Amino acid sequence: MPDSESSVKSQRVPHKGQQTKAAIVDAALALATQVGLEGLSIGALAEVMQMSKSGVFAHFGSREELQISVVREYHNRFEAEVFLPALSAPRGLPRLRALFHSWMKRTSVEIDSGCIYISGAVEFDDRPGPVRDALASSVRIWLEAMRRAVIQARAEGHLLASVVEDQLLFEIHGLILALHYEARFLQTPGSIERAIRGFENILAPCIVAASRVARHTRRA
Amino acid sequence: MPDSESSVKSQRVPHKGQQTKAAIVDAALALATQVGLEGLSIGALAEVMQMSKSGVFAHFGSREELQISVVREYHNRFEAEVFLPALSAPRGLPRLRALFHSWMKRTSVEIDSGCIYISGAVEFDDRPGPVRDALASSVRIWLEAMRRAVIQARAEGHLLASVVEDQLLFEIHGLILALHYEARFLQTPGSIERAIRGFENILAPCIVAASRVARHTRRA
DNA sequence: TGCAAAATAGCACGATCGTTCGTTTTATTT
DNA sequence: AAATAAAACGAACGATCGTGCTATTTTGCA
Repeated sequence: MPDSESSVKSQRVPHKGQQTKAAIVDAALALATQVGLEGLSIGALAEVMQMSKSGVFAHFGSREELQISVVREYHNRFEAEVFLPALSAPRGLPRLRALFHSWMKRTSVEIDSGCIYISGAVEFDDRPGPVRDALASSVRIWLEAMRRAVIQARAEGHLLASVVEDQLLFEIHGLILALHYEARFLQTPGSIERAIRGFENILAPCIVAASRVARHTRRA
Repeated sequence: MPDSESSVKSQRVPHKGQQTKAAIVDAALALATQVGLEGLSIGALAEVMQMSKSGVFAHFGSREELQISVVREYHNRFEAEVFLPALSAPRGLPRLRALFHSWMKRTSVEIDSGCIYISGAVEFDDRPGPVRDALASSVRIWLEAMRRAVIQARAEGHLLASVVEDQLLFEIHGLILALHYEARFLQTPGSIERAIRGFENILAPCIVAASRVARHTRRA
């Protein structure tokens, strides 16, 4: 007999409450990617779920807790859908490229809804509190993963030893943000191609034995 | 005698309504840079102005019109405080640099409040309507001005003839967005320096007779 | 100075917000 | 099947939202 923390069955199979809570968070995330974390309301969420407001509310205890749950859910999905798949690429430059392309997809192409790491940053950059903290910590974990990828690429000898990872990362992050801005808001055609091109432009002088062709150029 | 479009005095000296309207828009802009265009509420605005809600409301007729007025005001300030001062720099590369630095300041340093061209883009990328249109058109005008600066720099012979202005602009825009993100939201120290460095990195291979030093590098 | 017009205030409306509370329904366990 | 715990509901709360209306005050001009 296993030690007594309720029955085994009630441990494995989640109680109904947790199932519906997961479903609520699911819907909340979908909603938040459209109207933002600030625009997310319990009333609208209840309607989507075909539940009462108080029924939804009871799962979280506060709107803030709901928002944090959404951030956590997004974090998990980001890890599962952006980070992990790219790990199948070999260490170093190939993996860095895979990560970037995966990130790009998530930002613009894959889904028509926005990235809450980007929208949330704008909504909460002036608003301290637990939601901002959760958001920032998730983003930092992801950026840190990207940083490790750069360092690995350098260690593998794919990038010059002189490459400063923070500078490289900053510029890459900028490409993602520009892609999000121009593709989603301005709806500029060709944004994805420009982001890809920008990535290669940034990388070019960092690559060992890089060819010295001029970049930003019509034929190159 | 000047031609008859009401009295000269009533043309020159604005009636009190227009003065207070200007003051309201002023306060509204200050408020919007903190809570966003969506977060801007007439009630809060009235409190700041020490006026009644309806008194404030009457000047605009709708919240949407208020938001559009704020966008227009920001457009004017952006032109006066970011664009025009940079025109004193000589055409070509110096002016392009001046524009970028001016833009950077507006984005991160000068004011502790956010840029509504950035926050607005995130708030309205999924929300079609007049506010989004006003926002997008202002942004496009500014990006177009930057584009002209790049083209001029190329025409002056400061940049290689092969430079594609749209690609260059996309990457520069990314630097501004990354600066806004990392400085304001993540509060990463050294973001400004990285943006400046990024700008030079992007420019380096575009400059005529550019030195072939590796970039992203510890000593360069 | 008086009068018309413009500007502001006051009040109320329907809606929606997050939240609380007591009740009822549903799940789980004994 | 009865007993117990968990989950969902329904109604109401005070607040705030944008927006109409109607007075009242203030302003600018004759």
